[in-house]
Amino acid sequence: MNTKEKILDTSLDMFARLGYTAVSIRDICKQVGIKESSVYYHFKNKQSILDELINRFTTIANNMMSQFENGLTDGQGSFSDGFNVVADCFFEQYLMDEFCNKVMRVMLIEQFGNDDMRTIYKEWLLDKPLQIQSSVSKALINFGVIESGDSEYLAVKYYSPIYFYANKWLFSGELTEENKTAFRESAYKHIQNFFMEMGGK
Amino acid sequence: MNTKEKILDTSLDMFARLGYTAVSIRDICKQVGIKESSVYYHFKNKQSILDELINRFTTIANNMMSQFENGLTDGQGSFSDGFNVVADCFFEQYLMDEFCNKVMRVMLIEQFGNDDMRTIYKEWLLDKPLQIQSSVSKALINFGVIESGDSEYLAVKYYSPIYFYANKWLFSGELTEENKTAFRESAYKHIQNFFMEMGGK
Amino acid sequence: MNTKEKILDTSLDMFARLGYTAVSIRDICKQVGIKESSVYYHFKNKQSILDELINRFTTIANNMMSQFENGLTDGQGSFSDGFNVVADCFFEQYLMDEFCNKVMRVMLIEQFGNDDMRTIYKEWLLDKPLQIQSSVSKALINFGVIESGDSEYLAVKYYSPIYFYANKWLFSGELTEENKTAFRESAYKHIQNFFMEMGGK
Amino acid sequence: MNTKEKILDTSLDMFARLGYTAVSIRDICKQVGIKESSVYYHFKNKQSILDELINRFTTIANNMMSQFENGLTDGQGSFSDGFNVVADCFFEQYLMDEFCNKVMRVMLIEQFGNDDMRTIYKEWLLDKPLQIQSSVSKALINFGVIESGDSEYLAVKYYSPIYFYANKWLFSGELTEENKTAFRESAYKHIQNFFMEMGGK
DNA sequence: GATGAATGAGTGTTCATTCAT
DNA sequence: TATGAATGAACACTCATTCAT
Repeated sequence: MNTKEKILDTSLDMFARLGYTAVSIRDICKQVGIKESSVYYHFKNKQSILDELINRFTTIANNMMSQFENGLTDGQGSFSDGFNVVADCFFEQYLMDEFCNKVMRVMLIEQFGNDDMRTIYKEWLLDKPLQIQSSVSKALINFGVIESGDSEYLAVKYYSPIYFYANKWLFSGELTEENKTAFRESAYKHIQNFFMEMGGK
Repeated sequence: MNTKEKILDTSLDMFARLGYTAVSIRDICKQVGIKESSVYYHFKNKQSILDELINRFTTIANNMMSQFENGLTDGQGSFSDGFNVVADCFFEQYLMDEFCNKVMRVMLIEQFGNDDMRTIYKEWLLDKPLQIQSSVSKALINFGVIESGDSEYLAVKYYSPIYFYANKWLFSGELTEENKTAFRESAYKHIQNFFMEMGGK
Repeated sequence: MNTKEKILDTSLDMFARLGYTAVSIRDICKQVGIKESSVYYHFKNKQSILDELINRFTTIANNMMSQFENGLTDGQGSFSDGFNVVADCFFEQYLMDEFCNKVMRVMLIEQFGNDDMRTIYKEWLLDKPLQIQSSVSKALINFGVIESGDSEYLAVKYYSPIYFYANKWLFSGELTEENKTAFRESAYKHIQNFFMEMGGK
Repeated sequence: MNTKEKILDTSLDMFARLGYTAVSIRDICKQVGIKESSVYYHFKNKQSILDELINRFTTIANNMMSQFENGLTDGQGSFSDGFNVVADCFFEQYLMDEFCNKVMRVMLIEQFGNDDMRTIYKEWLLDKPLQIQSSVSKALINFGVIESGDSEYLAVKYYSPIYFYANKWLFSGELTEENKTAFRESAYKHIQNFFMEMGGK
């Protein structure tokens, strides 16, 4: 891993734990093993380290979204199809992906007092996830897997426990295997339950 | 309002928007209209401004808790009783109370990188609320208003949409009347729906 | 003891341990049990607390000097006369007097970086003591108790061990009874020895 | 001289005149001609400037001690040998060495209210010098140059005038050539006198 | 006599950044 | 590529002092 990557890697790691503003260039450099002035060869300033991380995140996240939508339309609309796509794309490749999880933690921390960050936080941690769940529900409704209804409230009923569990297990403390397992169990149980109640088979 | 109260008021306002660390004594003083050194007549240091705010919050929050529990045992266990107590104590006097809401925002922001703050954040924004909902559910189960079941999951099903709506409408952006109304509508609808589905009358 | 005396007393105590500059008005007031602004009713400013202490010291010290000279001329010039006067006036009432000792410690500490203090330090801790010893020697020479010689070097030979012992036992650490005893023993032994060597009877 | 050395040099100079605490980073920087923040490139904090000076001092002082002991054992135990070693090592290279003298002044000033400083002050300005004189006396006694006796009092008799002269000429006011000359004359005269009286040849 | 409230000047220190090498 | 050296702006905080009450 070259120096630029090391800086990005270390920065993300520290940002995700303490927040962007709480971590100084000094802190990062001490960890990476370079002098502070060296950072400015690779990056215009501190902000652009964060920008680079956010850019990489949005690329990955957009890929995930495409893959998700493809997965959804490719399936025959069965419950297990929808479930698998959500679990694989949204859970494994997004919420629990080491890189994505860290970037989202930064967003979570820095959304306050940083307007740009709040915008992308809302986009990627509130709106997009809800939209994902919404499109799953709609797909399943279209295919008659679940009964129709107030689709917005349906999405909330479906998503909010996941949001709750994610905050509890994936964005609080370390992202350990134990926490990931705890999240999977809770979330999977909820999803099954949800579809059972909704009349799914 | 005397200077000490002005400092507390202004500090809370700024802390709630930008976080404790991001707000400097300079910032506060500029807003209050005093010189920086004057702060140290009223407070030992920056931290003790926050401490005072937290203390006041815990007093209020504990009062709310007592009132809540009294309200719950006083009622006859009807749906509207439980609902009213939750709505009045937990929603109006706690989540949407101007002072409490601001203090909780500070906790929300400063939980990262501040161990003490994380502790009280967990207590007052995660554990206590869940415990409140849990005791409402239990009360209603005991009185036969709703059917029994996996009480933990029940509590999550009940609380997580509220948690989601609170994050969306009450702890993001300004606490405007519009946002409060939006929260009330969403939350009340959810509660009614929840009890309807659970078999409540 | 009224407030003014309490301030003087406490100030001297703290000045003698840590130095004038190192002790703040805050520190003194905390100890005395008054508010900082109250000091300025009794004293013009911080400096004038010290001035008052120095004034009282010089009065006492000058008294000691008069008493010393009287004692010297009243005696018949015997060794024990000279010894007793020195021991009583210079040792007991001056070097080991609680008040004087503390003021001299302040001088000792504050002589650096404070020209006025250095002047009175030199006067009262170097010149005057040496002059005292010098006049003792001269008196004893005049009365034939000891042999004449280079009176300046004689005074140094006589005084410097006392100066050394005083620094070691009376101006370093606390002025305990143990330290005072240790000083007396060393100093008395030296004086006896000195006069023995000088041919005294 | 590079900036770091300039800072050390200027700091020592000011510390020796006014004391460590009385000199601010601002003062030093104004003198050196740099901005305050620049100091923190070369030193972790204010204390570590002093630490560096103390470290250099102890190295030099320890060297002096070794050289002194070697000089003492190399000589044939004649008076002039002992005298020369003391004069050269202890007087010239230690008490009157510009650097060492300044550091000792800092110790002298800062011993009050700074426990660490008091420790090293005691070591290097009280214990070590007395120990040096003691070993000279012992060496000369062993070689029969002077008569034996109460070795502790002997050391005090020998050392205390030097201590007195040093305080008067070397650690009070500026360390000018005049003062150094005055010290040498007084001290040398004392030493010769002392050994004459002790029966030395 | 005493104090509540305020303040200007100063303290040591951190930070992101620049620039010549 | 990397760094040695420097800096302006900001930071929380302390201090002696003033003055109306």
